[in-house]
Amino acid sequence: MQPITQKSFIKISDFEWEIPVDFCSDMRVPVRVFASQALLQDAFKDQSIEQAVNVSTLPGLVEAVMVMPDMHQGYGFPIGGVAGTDIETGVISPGGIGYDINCGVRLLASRITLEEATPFLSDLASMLNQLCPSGVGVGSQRKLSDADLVEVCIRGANWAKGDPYTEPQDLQRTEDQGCLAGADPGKVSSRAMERGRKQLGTLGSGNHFIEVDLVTEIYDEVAAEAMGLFAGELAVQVHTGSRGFGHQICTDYVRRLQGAVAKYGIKLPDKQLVCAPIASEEGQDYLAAMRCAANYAFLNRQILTNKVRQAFEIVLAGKVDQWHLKQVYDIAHNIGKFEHHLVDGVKKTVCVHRKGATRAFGPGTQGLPAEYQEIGQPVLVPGSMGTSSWVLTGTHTSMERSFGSCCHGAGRVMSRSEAKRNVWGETLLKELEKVGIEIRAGSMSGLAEEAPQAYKDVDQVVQSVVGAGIAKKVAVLTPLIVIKG
DNA sequence: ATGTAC
Repeated sequence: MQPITQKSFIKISDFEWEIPVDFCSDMRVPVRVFASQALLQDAFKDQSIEQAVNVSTLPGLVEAVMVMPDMHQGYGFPIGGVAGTDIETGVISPGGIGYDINCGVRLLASRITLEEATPFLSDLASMLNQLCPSGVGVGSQRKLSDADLVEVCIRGANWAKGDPYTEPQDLQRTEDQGCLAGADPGKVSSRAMERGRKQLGTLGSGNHFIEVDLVTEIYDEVAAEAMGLFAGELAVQVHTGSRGFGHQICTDYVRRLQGAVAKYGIKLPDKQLVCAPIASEEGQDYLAAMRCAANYAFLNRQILTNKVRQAFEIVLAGKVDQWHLKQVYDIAHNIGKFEHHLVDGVKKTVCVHRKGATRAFGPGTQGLPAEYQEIGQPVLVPGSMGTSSWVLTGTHTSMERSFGSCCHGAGRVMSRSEAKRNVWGETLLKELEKVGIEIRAGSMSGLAEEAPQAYKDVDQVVQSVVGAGIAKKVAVLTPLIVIKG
C-alpha cells in the first residue's frame, strides 16, 4: 500500500474526510473519517488509518468503513472503527469487536446537589471502593455455578431482576434491554466459563472506572430534562465490560477463525483481521458466543449499578433527601449487531461491527425507549481520568453517515507502556487530589497508564462529531469521585 | 481490555 497522507483524502466537510475506493486495488468501500483537520493529523502518528484501509478490503462490506475522531491503533481494526457487512456475502471479525466484548458505559442521574453531597464525598468514595471489587484478575465474592453462568449468558441483565436494587427502568433504558437474543452458551469454551464464573460484578482495570460526576453544563435543556440531568446535581458513570469471560471468548475465536480464513479462501492484508463468513458455521458460533459475553457485560454493569446504589444508601440515606439513582442509559461500545440501515436508499440488514464506537441512533429510531424517541439515543462519551465527560444524542445524520454510530471516549495518543514511562502514578494521584477529586486507585502503574496526558482532548473529539453532525451536545459531567482498578 | 506470556 502507498503511504497515507493528508493528500490521500477527499474533504467532504470540515469534519468528514474520505479515502476513495480506488486508493488501492483491494479496497471494496471507501474509508470515511470523522475528525477535525487537527485530529486527522494526529491519526497519522499510529497505524489507525492504515488499519481502516485494511478493513475496507474485507468481503461483503457495505457503504464505507467509518472511523471516529477518538481513533487509535487496535488489534487488526482501529479502535474507533465501524464496519457494516452484508449478512449474506459478508464476514464477522472478532477484531472488529474487540477483546473486551460489550465494554460499555452506564449513566445514572440523581437529584443530589453538590452542596448536599460535599460533606460525604470521601465516605462515598471509600464505600464505592469497598463494595465494587476492582483490579486485574480480581474476582467476586459470589461464585457462580456453571448452570448459573449458562443462565446469565441467555438472560443478560434480566438475571438481576430479583435484586432489590434493580429497577424496571434500568432494563428499559439499556441498549437492547440488556439482553441480546441468539446467545448460545454451548459455543463458549470451558476455560471461558471457568474465568467467567468468578468475575461477575467486578470492575476490572485499565480504563474501567466508576465515577461520581457533577453536571456542570447543559447544552440541550429538553434532552437533559428527558434524561433527568440538571446542572449542579450529581450523576454516576459505570464503565466496564465482560472481564476475563469476553477476553477468553475472543481469544478462543481468533484462534478458531484462523482456520475459517483458510477454509473459505479469504485473502487478508493483515492476519489480525481474522474473520469468517457470517453465514458459515464458524461465524455463527462466534456470534452465539459473543452474545453470551455481551449479556454477561450488560449484567456486570447492572450488578455494579446496584452496588453503587447500595453505597449511596449506606452513606447518604437519612442525610440527603433524594439520594436515589435513576438510570439514564447503558450503551455498548465493543459489539457486533444486526441492524436495519438505509444503503443507497434501500433498507438493508447489516452486521455492524462497532469497536470503540457507540451506537448513536437518531430520533424516531425503532428500539429506543418512548421518552427518547424525540430527542434520540443518549450517547455516553467518558473523558480520560480526571477530565470532563459528555452526554450527547444521536441524530438523523448519524443514521445516514455512520450506521447510527459515534465516538466512545477521548482516545489514546500514548500506548500504555509509553504512558508508564512518562508518568509517575503517585504524582498523578497527588495532582488529581489537588484539584479536589476523591480518587481510589488499586495500582499506581495502572493509574499512570490512564493519565490524561496519554489521551486526546475529549472536547476536541466531541467538537468533531458534533461538527460532522453525527451527534448533538446535551450535557457536560465533571468528576468528583473516581474509582479505578 | 487481559490470570498484561501457556
